[in-house]
Amino acid sequence: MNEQATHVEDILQKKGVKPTAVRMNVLNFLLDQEKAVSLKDIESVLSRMDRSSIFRTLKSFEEHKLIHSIDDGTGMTKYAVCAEGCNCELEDLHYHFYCVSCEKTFCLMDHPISTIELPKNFKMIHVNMVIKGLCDKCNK
Amino acid sequence: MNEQATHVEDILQKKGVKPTAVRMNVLNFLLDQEKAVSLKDIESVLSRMDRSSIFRTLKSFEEHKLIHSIDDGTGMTKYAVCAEGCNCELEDLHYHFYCVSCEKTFCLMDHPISTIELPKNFKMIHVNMVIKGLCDKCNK
DNA sequence: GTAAACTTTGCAACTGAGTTGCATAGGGTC
DNA sequence: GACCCTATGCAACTCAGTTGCAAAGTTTAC
Repeated sequence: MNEQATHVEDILQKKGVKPTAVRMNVLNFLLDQEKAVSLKDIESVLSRMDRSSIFRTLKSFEEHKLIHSIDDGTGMTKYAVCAEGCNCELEDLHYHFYCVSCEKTFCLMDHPISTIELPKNFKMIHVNMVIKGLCDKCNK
Repeated sequence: MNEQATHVEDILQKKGVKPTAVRMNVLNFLLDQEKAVSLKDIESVLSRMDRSSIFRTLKSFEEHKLIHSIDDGTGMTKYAVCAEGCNCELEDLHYHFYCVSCEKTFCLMDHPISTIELPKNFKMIHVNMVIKGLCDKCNK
């Protein structure tokens, strides 16, 4: 087993997910990405694996707070690995950026969500913040 | 023709949409709402009208900036009438609030989106900002 | 006023993401 | 090795959204 494999195995163990072949492959792929990916993206790369297995893997990862999902308005849920120490609590939430040109979805980790004023007695539990536009590479 | 009917007809005319029966009914219904509604919501109330006609009506309203759509993460696009003078430009964008208890989606018109700092050379074109939580009526 | 041209509507069928049921395969335990 | 539980693969289904097409309605041209 190579180093990367050991690494994903460790991560899964730590998060309380049994490290199976499918799970290690999916996590490995997710860790390689610099953008958020869809089930379809994963499916097309890990083509020997079944869609529903990948689907259930993603659901399980999400429950165990290994990844978070983003509804970027494309009709396909995107997934991205959570940052180190993330608990998917309010303070871990961040903006996502969808580039309408290259169609990539990014986590804007360095730009925390400013306090949002809510009407009286409204309580925030979660947010889905997506900014659409042009990324640095496409904004020419 | 009653006063309300004349009113919606005027609005449609002003926005460059030919006022047909379906369109007037849909707009009438939308104006009555204090929350954003889905195609299904409209369909179930205006049941004598066809789903695809309502669908095309909503698309047309959106193109003509009469309404805006919200992806609140429920899997059903919601629609709400734009405020007076709205051009659906960046300065018209606002947060939306989805109550996980009563499942209503609101426009938070009085709480404008604060300037969002983006990474260098990223350009914002549009946003879909949804806050999930409990509304004042459900937060007991 | 009527015919032609265009638009809107209703119906049915399709698409595609997500989801579920079920049987088989895999891994661990006794 | 028998048993049990979980994970996986396959197929089928759900459901929102969307499209093609023909009929109905409206506008325009003559």
